[in-house]
Amino acid sequence: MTQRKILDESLTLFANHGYENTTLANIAEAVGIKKPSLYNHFKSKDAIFLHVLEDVAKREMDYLSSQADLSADHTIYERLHHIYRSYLSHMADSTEGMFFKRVTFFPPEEFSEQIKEVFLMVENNMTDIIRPVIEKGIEEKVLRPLSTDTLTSAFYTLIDGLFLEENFYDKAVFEQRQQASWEIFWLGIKEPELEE
Amino acid sequence: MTQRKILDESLTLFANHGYENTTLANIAEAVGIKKPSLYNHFKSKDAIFLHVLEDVAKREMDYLSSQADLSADHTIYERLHHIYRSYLSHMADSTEGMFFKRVTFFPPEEFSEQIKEVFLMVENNMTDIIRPVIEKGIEEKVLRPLSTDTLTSAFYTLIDGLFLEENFYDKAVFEQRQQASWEIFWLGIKEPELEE
DNA sequence: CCTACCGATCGGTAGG
DNA sequence: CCTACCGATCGGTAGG
Repeated sequence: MTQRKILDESLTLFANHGYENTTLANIAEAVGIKKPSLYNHFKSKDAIFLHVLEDVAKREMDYLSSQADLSADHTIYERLHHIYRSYLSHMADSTEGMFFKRVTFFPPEEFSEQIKEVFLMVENNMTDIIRPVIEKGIEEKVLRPLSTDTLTSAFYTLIDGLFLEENFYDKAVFEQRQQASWEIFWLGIKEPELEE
Repeated sequence: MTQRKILDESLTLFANHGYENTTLANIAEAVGIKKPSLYNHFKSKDAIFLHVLEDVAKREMDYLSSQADLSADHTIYERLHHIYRSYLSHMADSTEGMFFKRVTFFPPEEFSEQIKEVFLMVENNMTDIIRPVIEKGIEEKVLRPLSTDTLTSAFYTLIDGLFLEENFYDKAVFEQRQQASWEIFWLGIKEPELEE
């Protein structure tokens, strides 16, 4: 179906070059049709973007949820670490992740409201996943008795920092930075008397 | 001097709207001249951008250095915290900070090399500032005996995370997140036996 | 799904 | 520093 292909190719182009640097001619060429034919499927460039955005939001949340379920019967450390790792590798390697990073960090101005909404939706989805893990960790005295808000906030800052850094460093440096950051984070949240 | 005004107005426009969304007509209007008159001062739009980039790099590094000197006779905690706070408030409030964030995160493709260079230069500058503080902290047994690389990496991830988040949250939420992240970071790096 | 075309706007130039 | 203008390209439309 051509409509599907338009959305897929647009996602790739928006992810790699941004909305403003992607022209309808670029999209048409990637799809293998002429520019005016795009208007048989979408009424404007804006409409294509908003469809892509909606698709990505849905897929991001499905992905996060599926990853959370995977580690349900492991230790607190393993569960948090798994969420952390899978989120990062997703953001680093997938086209959806690149698109999401690009539009959330510096959104095309005309869409900034919708994009903010999507960002907060994905974040709430993430909170629903990690909050029970953190609460269980405090209850079992694996984590320090800090407020859940403090712990989730610090977790977000951790992944947001790496989410950004993934753009600047080669794989080796990024991997090193990612391990170091996790190590300090874990030392900061775990109950200090705890043996590992 | 008109040249100075062109650079200042361009910085503001690039910071707020990005390179691709700023036209020479926008710049000329902000300066109060007509578009072709810009060519008496710069030979192209690219040249204006590169001059702005160079200016910002210089000012960023001067700013960081001046902040580091300020807290030389304080405790390790105070020194690290001061660097952390002043860097963040600078990034959040200044036009230079916004420009720096925009171009480093998703650089205009034709300048990605020069921008990466500038980013790494500023980062090296930051490393020169925090490394001696961290080394002294380990030596004095205020910080855990981890490798300096691990500690600086985690510090960067912390500030990069907040650097990104500053875009999404209102002042109050950001302030809360920033305090929570610092708290966990400090718990992660400080020598656990230490009384505060 | 195409060819042909639109008005607007882009960075940049000629010439004074 | 300006007016007048350039070729190229943008998103989008007419008409089949």
